[in-house]
Amino acid sequence: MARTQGSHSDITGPRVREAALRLFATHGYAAVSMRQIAGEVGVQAGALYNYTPDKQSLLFDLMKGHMDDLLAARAAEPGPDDPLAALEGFTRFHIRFHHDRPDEVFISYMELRNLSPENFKEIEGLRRSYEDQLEAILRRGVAIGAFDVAEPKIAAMAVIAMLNGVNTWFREGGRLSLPQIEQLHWDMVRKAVSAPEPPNHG
Amino acid sequence: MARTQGSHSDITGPRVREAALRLFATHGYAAVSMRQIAGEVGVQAGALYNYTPDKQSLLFDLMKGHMDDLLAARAAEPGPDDPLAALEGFTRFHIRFHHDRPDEVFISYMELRNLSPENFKEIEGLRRSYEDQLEAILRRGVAIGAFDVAEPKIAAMAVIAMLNGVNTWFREGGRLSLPQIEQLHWDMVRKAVSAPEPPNHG
DNA sequence: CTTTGATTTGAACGAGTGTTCAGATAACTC
DNA sequence: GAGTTATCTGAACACTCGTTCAAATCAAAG
Repeated sequence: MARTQGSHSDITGPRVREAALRLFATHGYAAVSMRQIAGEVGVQAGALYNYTPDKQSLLFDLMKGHMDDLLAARAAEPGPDDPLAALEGFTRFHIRFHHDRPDEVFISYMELRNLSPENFKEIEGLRRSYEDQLEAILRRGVAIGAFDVAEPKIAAMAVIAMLNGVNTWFREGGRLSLPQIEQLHWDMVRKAVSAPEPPNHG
Repeated sequence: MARTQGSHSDITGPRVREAALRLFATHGYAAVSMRQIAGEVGVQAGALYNYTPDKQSLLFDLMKGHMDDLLAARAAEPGPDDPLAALEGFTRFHIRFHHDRPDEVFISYMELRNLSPENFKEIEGLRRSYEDQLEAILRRGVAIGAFDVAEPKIAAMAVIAMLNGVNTWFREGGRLSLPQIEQLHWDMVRKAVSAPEPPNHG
């Protein structure tokens, strides 16, 4: 058995995924050909099929990997008992994590319709379980009176939508830094879900 | 000059745009062929070129039409002096308008990268001018002390992102109606940008 | 050096791409 | 009816598509 160590596949495999990620994010899954990906890596199109059974799997693996990374990174975060602290942790984590991998985030949202039905179901399940974590935080906050949220599910979707927005327009090197953006968004999220301060009647 | 009234182009033209809109929204611009569009309309592919110079223009015209509709509908809305009332008007208008045309909204966001540079610049300009209207409302509110917003531009982007989120998950016939969604989002937007009630010190 | 087998090439497959255009069709005016 | 012309067909053009596979290549093992 030759070529078990130092095999080219250790190098080519990741490069195929990197090229596919970058090209899919830039031009879209349907607009990118296997020959383009191969050209980026420096091989012929046929060689790609040592690393993926087909183009669809290439897309799915990228999205699946991203969702797994997201859930693993989230699980590694501290989960404070206090709902307000937990919500702050979620908000800051979400902005930072997504900012660090714009291409993965982009294709995981934009290319959902190019997944086969089974693949779509799997990715949607992972996404749902992430959203559920935020919803659970909101429900705990409502239970102890820290939050004033009539519909925790809708509020969770609204908060995630707001935070996802950062990725669509924020670019490093502008007037505001990411920590500043993070703080501004945390201010808005906190206010949006918080119970009004009990008025001080002398 | 024959065929000036009752011409087929009065029928086929709109049908081409409708088919293109629906197919682009469902499968994506790059994944839809001119032959698919033609098949939907019931003509051969060549006939489409009586109604559009090329595929790119078909996409651009749909997006341009959508942005023009958006700005015209917005301009037709009342613009109250009171920033809080103006913000409520903007919020409710945005949710309703976008809910009524999910396909147009979807392609106007998803297919930006398939526009030629000049076309992209034009659409972006229109989008910017819409966002600027919200930012202006926020600035007026800050000026009179009705809002507590450190960065009106960032807050405007955050609010629009939150409201856009509705289109990605809301479906008629669920547990909550659109007016309820509208109300819940207005509650969150109002709280997110509002100055805290001045505490009542006896 | 020879053997081994992982890796890659390069050509081929059948199908589909956007676009053009001469010619057929059919709805209108006179 | 004849004449006009907007509209549409159907074929063609020159490519590109995802995928397959026999043959070539080449690094490591013996």
